[in-house]
Amino acid sequence: MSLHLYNTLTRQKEAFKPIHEGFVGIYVCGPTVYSDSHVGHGKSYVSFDIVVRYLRYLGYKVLYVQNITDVGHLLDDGEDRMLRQARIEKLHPMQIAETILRSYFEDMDAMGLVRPDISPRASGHITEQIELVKALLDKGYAYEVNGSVYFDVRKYADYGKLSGRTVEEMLEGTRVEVRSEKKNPQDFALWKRAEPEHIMRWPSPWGEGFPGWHVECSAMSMKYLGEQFDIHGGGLDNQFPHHECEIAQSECATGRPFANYWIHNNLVTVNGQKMSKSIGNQITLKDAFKKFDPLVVRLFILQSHYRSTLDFSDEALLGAKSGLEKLLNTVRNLRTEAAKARGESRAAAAAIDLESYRSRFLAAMDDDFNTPQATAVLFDLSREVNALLSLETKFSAASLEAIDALLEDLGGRVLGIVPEGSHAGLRADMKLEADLVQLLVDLRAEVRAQKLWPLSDRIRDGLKKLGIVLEDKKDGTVWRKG
RNA sequence: GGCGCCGUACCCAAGUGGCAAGGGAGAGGUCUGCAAAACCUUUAUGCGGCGGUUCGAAUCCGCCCGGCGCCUCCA
Repeated sequence: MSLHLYNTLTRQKEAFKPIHEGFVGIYVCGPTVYSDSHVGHGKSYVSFDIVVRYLRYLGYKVLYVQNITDVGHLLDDGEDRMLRQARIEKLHPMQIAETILRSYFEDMDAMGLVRPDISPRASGHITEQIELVKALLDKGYAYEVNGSVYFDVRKYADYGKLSGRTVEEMLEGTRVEVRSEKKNPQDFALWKRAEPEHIMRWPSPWGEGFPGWHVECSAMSMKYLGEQFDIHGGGLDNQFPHHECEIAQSECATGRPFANYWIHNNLVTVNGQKMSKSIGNQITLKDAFKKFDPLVVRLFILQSHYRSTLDFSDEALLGAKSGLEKLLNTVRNLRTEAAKARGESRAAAAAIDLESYRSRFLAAMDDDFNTPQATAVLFDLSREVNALLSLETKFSAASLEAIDALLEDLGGRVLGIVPEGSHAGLRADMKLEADLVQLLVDLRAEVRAQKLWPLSDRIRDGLKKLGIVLEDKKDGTVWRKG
């Protein structure tokens, strides 16, 4: 089995074959930075984080580009999204962009996402976008009207190939078009004339203006990944019109295919309904993190497939929370036991068929990144490890470390939910905390030896309130943060 | 109206022709001073409904019911 992924362009799973052997160029539509990220962004970017991580795990050298939209994204009424937010907050649009960008990375970092290799900003690539528009005008795919430039969808026969529609079909469902500058209602803006009050404006061959939303992704993806590249990703809701327009612009400008594989993640719902601006049911990641650890949110997302919708509820998140604890408990106990084993000479090897777990895991991931099945494999392994650890047998350090290495490899490197084993970097204040807890644990051990249960329980209950969980095992008490 | 998706246990969620993964919750048990954790057993003869194809269907086909998405800002 090799990696197969579902390509929206062909509507089927295809074997993945990169343009250049050993190298993958991937572009993912990033956020428009005007307000804090919500859980939907979380699902989307966690999904592509997995794609990137897995490709790297398979040995590909991956160049991961994800744009930052800070201009050109217009609302219904034609006002720029960034400008409107700036007006509401009485700040410069670039202040908003900067603040939200930091907030975005903060949230993504918290969930353990690998950062994109390049995060190009639309406002920083105006020149490239103008060049693209010029090329389209030169080739006759676009036309200028009153300082604005539009793409003429009638000139591009393949328009609609991604989303599976035709221009004729679209005409039927079209609402009343307000702006009459366009030749056809489906034509979309490549460059817009800036009205006098428009702050974000740049000089161009057609006068002062700003780029259309779709142009940035074409210009920036091709700048960093080449005219034709491997994978383009984004949310299902951007399939049309955004990605359709990207394809039209790019392929017409260069005369060659744009992205080979299109990957779209499905959306997050709340009570069965899409989380969206207009419905007003969005849950920001920062709010979610107040209730649940970011890694819980991450596991929750991974426990459903990226092409399925995911219904967000506290009850479901609580399930993921317990699941993560179970998995991390196993890892913790395994490492504790391995550490003990290192000081002793133990002969018994923990007989677990690690290769079978690895191959089951890889088979799941190869099948269009089936993370629900992959995580199920980890839970199966977790159960077998727990069973072994509860036996009287003392296993050798080497065999325990081999299990830990696999868990770290699959659960850590690929899925990003198992922390690295080396806790070498304990901070000074954490060290103090650990020492204090250990002191209490030792005192309690003496109290327990004297069977002073009420006092013993007071210590345990008191620590519990402070978020420290004590577990009395056969050979001593262990503690962890709950 | 056009195009498309989904409906699997109490909750979340895999599975697209061959005995229904996994997580959570529940029940019983083992261990334990108690608790926690863990382990074992258990929880859908059943996959929205009705037909059809097939030796065999959650999986393929048809119809019906219910929910949702895109066509307009959205990840």
